[in-house]
Amino acid sequence: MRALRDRPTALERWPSGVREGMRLATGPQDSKADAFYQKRVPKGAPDYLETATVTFPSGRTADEICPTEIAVPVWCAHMGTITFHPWPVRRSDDPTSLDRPDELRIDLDPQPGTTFSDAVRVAGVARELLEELGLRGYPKTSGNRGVHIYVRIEPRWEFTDLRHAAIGFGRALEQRDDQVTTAWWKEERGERIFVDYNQNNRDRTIASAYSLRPRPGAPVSTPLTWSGLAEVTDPRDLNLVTVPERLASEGDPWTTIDDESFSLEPLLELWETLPGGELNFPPDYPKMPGEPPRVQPSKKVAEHWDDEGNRIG
DNA sequence: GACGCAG
DNA sequence: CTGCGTCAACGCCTT
DNA sequence: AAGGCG
Repeated sequence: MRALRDRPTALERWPSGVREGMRLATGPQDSKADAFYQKRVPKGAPDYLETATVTFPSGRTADEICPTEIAVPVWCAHMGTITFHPWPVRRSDDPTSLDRPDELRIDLDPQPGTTFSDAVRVAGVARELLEELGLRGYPKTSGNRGVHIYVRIEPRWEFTDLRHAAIGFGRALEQRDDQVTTAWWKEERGERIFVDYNQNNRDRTIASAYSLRPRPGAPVSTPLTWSGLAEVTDPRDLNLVTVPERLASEGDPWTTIDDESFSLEPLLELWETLPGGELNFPPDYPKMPGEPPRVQPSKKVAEHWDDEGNRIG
């Protein structure tokens, strides 16, 4: 509930279990898959289940599950839910709350040739940078090889601002540590840790804290203290069995995440200051009515821009 | 996993 | 009542 | 319509 309460949440359902060779649907019409994302509330939902109507970048809407009590995720589990995907917003009396994120999510994704340990080291650098900016971040394992850092923010900014903040932070981190990349195109990333700032777009979610992942051994996206993170050698050791034991015996390191919330301004300042950020792809969306067509720096064109965003040739 | 429909 | 088919995500962009 | 990105 610490991760899901009042948050519009999509489900990742594996109703026939998780076994070798099973596949997650790549799209809504992928009939041969064994698992699928579910955004809209399914028929037959219990009456205690609350929902929130979220708006996608296209302007379409969907009624999503919005857990308010533990029975809701339990029911989802009965439906074969393995992983929960909450939005970075919380339903409240404020009618704008679904458009005002309360959570900045820093997604550190090890690229081929790098490891979880590399991500942990970069996470430490990210922590230092956050501290210098007056922000407190809470780390967790992704459940795979990555690390996620969450920053609780005041719900005063739009998704576009959230994304800009993430780009600003990513570029600052990239500038500070040459094992970090924010390159959108895979072939430009190198053997580095990819800061996936696009996870802060509207309609983009990350596997929640405490969620199982559909992988051998049932690894868990595990909340940790910073010192706890540094001691993890293999994130697969944090699993269905060990994590509940840890949380029971040592307590939950995320209990204080709601005690304070921060301004996005320091990060927006980075976005405005650091060059090249506005050239990153994809651009902000949704495209507003009347907005001129977008010019993507195509892969070919993109190679003509250097790290500072200056045109080459 | 659950629903709707044909049998 | 049983069996079977069907359904269960989103979207931006370029080629 | 398919491919690239998550």
